Amino acid sequence: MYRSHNCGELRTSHINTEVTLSGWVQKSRDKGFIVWVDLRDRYGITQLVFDEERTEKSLIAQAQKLGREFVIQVQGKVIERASKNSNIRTGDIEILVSKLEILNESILPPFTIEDETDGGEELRMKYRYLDIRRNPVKDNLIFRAKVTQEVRNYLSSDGFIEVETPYLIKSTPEGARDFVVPSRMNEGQFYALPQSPQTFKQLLMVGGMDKYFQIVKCFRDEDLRADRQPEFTQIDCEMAFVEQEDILNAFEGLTRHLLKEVNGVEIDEFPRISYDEAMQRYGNDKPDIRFGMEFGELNAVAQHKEFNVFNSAELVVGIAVPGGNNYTRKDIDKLINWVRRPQVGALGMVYSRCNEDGTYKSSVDKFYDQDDLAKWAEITGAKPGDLVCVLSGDANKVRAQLSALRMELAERLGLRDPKEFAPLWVLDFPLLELDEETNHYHAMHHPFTSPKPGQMELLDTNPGAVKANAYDLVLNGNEIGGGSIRIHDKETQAIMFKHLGFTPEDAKAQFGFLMDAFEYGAPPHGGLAFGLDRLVAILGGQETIRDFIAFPKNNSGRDVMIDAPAPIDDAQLTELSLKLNLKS
RNA sequence: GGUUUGGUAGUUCAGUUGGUUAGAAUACCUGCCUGUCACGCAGGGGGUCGCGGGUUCGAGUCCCGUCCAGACCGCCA
Repeated sequence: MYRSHNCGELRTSHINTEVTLSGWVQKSRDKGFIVWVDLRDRYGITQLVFDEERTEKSLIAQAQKLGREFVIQVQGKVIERASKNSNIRTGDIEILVSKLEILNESILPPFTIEDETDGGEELRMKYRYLDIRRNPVKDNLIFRAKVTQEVRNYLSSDGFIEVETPYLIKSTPEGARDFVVPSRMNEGQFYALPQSPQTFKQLLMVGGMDKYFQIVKCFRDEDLRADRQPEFTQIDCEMAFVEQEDILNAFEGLTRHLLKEVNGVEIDEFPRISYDEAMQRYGNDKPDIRFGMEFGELNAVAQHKEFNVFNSAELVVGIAVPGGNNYTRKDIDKLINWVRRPQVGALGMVYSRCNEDGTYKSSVDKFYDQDDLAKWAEITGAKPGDLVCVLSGDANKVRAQLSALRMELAERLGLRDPKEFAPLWVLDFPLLELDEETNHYHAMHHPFTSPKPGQMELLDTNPGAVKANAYDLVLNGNEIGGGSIRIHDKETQAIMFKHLGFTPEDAKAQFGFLMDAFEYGAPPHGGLAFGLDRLVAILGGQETIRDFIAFPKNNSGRDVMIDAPAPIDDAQLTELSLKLNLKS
């Protein structure tokens, strides 16, 4: 028997019990006459004590040789501490050790296994198995397990069936780049790893499963970010015989359940706004509504004066920065430089200070009088003491720029409290999106999304204006879920493919199996998918998803621990009938 | 593909205008220490300044290239 108890559970009620504990040496403190060793496992830390009055000399000598991260097993008696430590749960007791066995030694770890580690990101990833011993990472993984458990509890009790779908599927040109897997048995042919189980879950609906879910890995071969991984986990769901309202209710229920069970937060009905309204009020289809700073469109009051920058702009739009009037000229110049960075891309920024005495001082006083500036303040909701920041230009671009500024300022002002949760639904997304490079429309969500009733005709005349039965669940400025009511008849699906630039032959080759299935009584259906990694990170109140993933990839899609990806040898290439054609 | 920040002791970092023998903290090792728990005290070891080239009497510092890492934009149906 390696242990009778774990390192987190002994209390004063166990005093005088003989126990066996196993774990890692966190740290030892050698005072000469007495040696303390902190023994750690997943459950906590228990202090071991060896002292010259009560412990054999040879045992003390043994204890003095223990190094960090040695794995040891001890037997001993639980005793009350002479001086207690209220900072840890086991702080009232310690173990007077009578037998010590080293199960495995450890070389010195490259960083300290402590909550506040001295290790940088790269080192932690290379030695991730050591990093996982640290409380912050360990607790995140436990937190993630709790969330997935609650997802399963909720959906299962609501009648959803968990079904696994294949990972080796077919590559399709729509959407993200696929990771591909060569097939040895089918020379020159490739599987693709799924970007999502989309078509399979629709086929499960045709198969009559009615309510399906799966917690499933998805794969996308695109460039990464702090919150984006090449393989990631989705909570994938689909329901038959439902309208949009049924789906919103079902998954609002799931989200509310998670917030309550995991975070202890109760939230009433989630607000709903349309995509168009989100773009207008926040310049963003995933607005963070924990704070205000809504957009105020200033075309009517700022144009037709002498200021040509505004006159020639499609959109003039501003936000009020709470308390921004105390920014110095230098602060504002920095802000202007910030919006001019290529990542934001604004050409400049006009500002108007709202003084406490009700007067205004702007960077464009030459063109606008106090009455004009008062209107700016009124429209953006600025109060005395605030600063109005105004950008102008092409409507789509300027909205994105001002949205970036809004988020940045809110961050600096501390308005993005990770302990506060503000979910909302964004509805009525456009069906199609224009790709400016190719001048072709592609599906904004995916090609199986149904258009709003009565809008099919618009597809021919004004494709960009067609709205879809598509919706996103947004939490604290992050898209955590998205879905749609799907097309379930062959004719509509064929029309969609046509508008996406598929020839009938292409459509048949790529998605013939789905079109075929639709001929055998496909029920109306729809669903959605949550990004689990991001959802868990947000519920856990943290920015980065990486520490909620046991073994994440870095910025370049590499696993620096196992050093993947890596070349394969010639024999493998030959077996797969592959020849490399390297660019460099 | 682009913008940007960084790479100096095991680790996290400092290093001024180019100028003596490259520092601090922490970790590690040795000794001391009668209740520690961020223990304390004394001492010690530890450096290819990412790599390659250039400028210079002299480069951690300036220039060019390159590799690696972080953040962001494009991209991510």
